[in-house]
Parts: sequence; C-alpha cells; structure tokens
Amino acid sequence: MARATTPTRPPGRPRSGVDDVVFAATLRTVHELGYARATVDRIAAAAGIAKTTIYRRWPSKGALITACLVDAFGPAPLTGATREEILASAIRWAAAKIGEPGIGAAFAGVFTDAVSDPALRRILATELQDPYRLALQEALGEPEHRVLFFIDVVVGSLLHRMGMTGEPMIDDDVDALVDMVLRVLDRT
Amino acid sequence: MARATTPTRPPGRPRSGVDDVVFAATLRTVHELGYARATVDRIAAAAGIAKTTIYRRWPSKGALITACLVDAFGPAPLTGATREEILASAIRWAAAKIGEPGIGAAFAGVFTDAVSDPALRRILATELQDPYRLALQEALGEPEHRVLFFIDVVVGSLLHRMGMTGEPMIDDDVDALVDMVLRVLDRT
DNA sequence: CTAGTATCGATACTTCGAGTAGCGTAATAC
DNA sequence: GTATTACGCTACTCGAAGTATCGATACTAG
Repeated sequence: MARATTPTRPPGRPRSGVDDVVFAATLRTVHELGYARATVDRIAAAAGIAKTTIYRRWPSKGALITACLVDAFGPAPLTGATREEILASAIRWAAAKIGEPGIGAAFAGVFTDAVSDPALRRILATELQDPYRLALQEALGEPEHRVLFFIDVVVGSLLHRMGMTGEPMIDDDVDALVDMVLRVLDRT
Repeated sequence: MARATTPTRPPGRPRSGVDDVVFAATLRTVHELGYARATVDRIAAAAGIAKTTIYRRWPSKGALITACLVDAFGPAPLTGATREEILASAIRWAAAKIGEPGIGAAFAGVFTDAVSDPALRRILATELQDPYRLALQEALGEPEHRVLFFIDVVVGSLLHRMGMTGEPMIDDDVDALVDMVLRVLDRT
C-alpha cells in the first residue's frame, strides 16, 4: 500500500518502501510464534529493519497489526447478484481470510488488546471495520445496527473458534454460519 | 466456594478463606480499570492481601481470572420445558452474565490471552466451557460439534460486541440472537 | 505447653516486552 | 555544497508477570 507519489515531494530522505516487507514479516512471525511472542523486536528482525523504524511509521504494536490486517484484508469483494449472494460471499470471504496463516491469530490478538485500550479500539473500528460496514450497508440496503449485528455474529463466531481451538472454522460450520445469517436477512 | 472440611485436616496453618474476597476484588478491579490495568498487584491490594498469596493459589493471572469466571458464572441454569426454551434461556443467561460489571471485560481478556497461550486455552476450555457444553449436549440431545457451534456463535457474538464497543449487547440484539439460533435448532 | 508444619504478609528481586532518546550515517531536493 | 528527513544502532525507562526469601502466625499432635 505505497503512498501515492505527490507532485510536490517533501524534502529529506524518502521513506524506503518496506511497508509490505514489514506486513509480511508481521504475519509470518505471528503465525510462527503466536501473537504474544511476536514482539516488535522479533518482527523488526524478521523484516530486516530496525525496531525504531517500525515505531516511526506506526505508533504502537496494535496500530502496526491493525495496518497489517487492513492491508491483508484489502477492499471488500462484495460480489453477487442478489443481497443473499452478496452477504454469503462476504461471510465466506471473511472466513477464508481469518483462516489464512497469521491473520486469524493477529486479528484475535489486536481484538484482545483493544478490549482494554479505547484508542486502539477506535483505530480498529475506523480503519478495519468501518469500510466493510459501510460497503455492506450500501450493498444490502440494511441499516447500520443490523449490519453491526451481522458483523458481531460472523466475526465473533470465527474469532471465538480460532481463539478456543487455535484452528480456523471448518467449511461445514462456515456453511452453517452462512445459512444461519441468510435466514435472518430473509426475514426482513 | 469454600473447600469442604475433610475429616482429616492436613497439618499446618489452614488457608484463610479469602477466595471469594479475591474474586470480588478481581471483578471490581477489572471493571474499574479494564483488563490490562488490572494487574495482580492491584487486585491483591483491592483484596487486602499480599500478591504472593494469590500466586500460592493460582499459577498465573489467566488462571486467576478463569477461576474467577468459573465462580461468577456458576452452574448452568438450564431451565425450560422444551429444547427451544432451554436453549433460549441459556443464551439470555450468557448475555446477562457477560453484561455484568467486570465479567465481560474479564472474559474477553482471558480469551485474548488464551489465543497465544495453549496452556491457558486448555484451562479455559476445561474449566469454563466444558461443563456448559456437556450440560447442553445432554439437555438438548445435540451432538458435540453442534453445541460447539452454538457456543461459538453466542459467546463469540457477545464478546465481539463487548470488545468492539466496550458495552454489552443491548436486549434487542440479544432477542435477535436468540431468534437466529433457535431457528437453526429447529431445522434438525 | 511445646514441637512441627504450612500459610501469611512484606520486601526485594529477575525477566521480558513496549515504547523512547540520542547519535552518526545515508538519501534526496535545491 | 547545504538543508532536511529517514535510517540503523545502542542504550535506556517503565511497567507488569512471576519468583525467592524470611519472619510471623495459626493451626494439629503429643
């Protein structure tokens, strides 16, 4: 997610474009060592840069992980002809992403940190959740509180499974999740 | 949860029965300061005992919080004439408990810690989840994987709401959660 | 009442990770 | 060249988990 080169480049040495390297190193480290043992020192070492460089770009470990997740999730692929198809594809997409190596553990980790950290909670809500929430409100024509409920159910279920078992939710249960939420959507 | 006085009391000074005091101090501290700032030192001070006494009884902060939650949740009140009524009452009970001051934050906190700590995850699954899972399997006549799915959905949704907003789920959404899960139960 | 045992409180300590400070160096614009 | 900003590096502060030790205390057994 390189910053667009503005016509008026600011003075001084430009930042090296190592964001993607750091993100990859972050997910790899979290995947291999778990969230708690994935210290900023270790992530920096895995990325081959200095720890201070990380703190020059992201103000905290939580912010780093959040930025990493925003990058990893990317834009919402809301595909489908009907509202049902759109919501179903979004749920399957979320399940697949959270199941990728490192992403689920990183997500559960920041989520946990956010519980006791209102500032991080705001970052998480604004940077990560809001884009998908707004896109879903638009695509489904549903009010905010209803989309928030869907997100609580889907993301909460996926993270709870990941947190309690250390493994992503199996496909059969993702199917059940899709069926369950679609049934709620239908009953408008 | 005082230990039953066995006929053959072991030698030495008996433990002071301060478990309940510690549990109350734990929930109060977590409620007032949040999970991260609820250090063992502060919890001990709030309980009026030494930190070392806490570590003589529970091997880690996570184990203390888990024991506190086991005590706070208590036995599962699976009441109701039909399977639907039993499951509905269980969901509402879980929502009410997680909404109590300190409990939701403590739950989300240990849950987070457990993600990166397999030992704590085992304690959490064995001590806190298994009793309710087994009772639900028995009461509902449903297989393990299905009850586990219900637990993922219900607890995951409630914790996600708690974690993202800092506030427990409102009654309207708990109603929606009950409706949604019951609909899955019916479709056997 | 005394001996034995195990818990308590208190203090000090070790360990480790988040985040900061300072400095010399490298890369760019002018 | 100079100015400016990012980099790597080292060293540091701070806070919290968990440990070690020791004198004092509360029991039981005789």
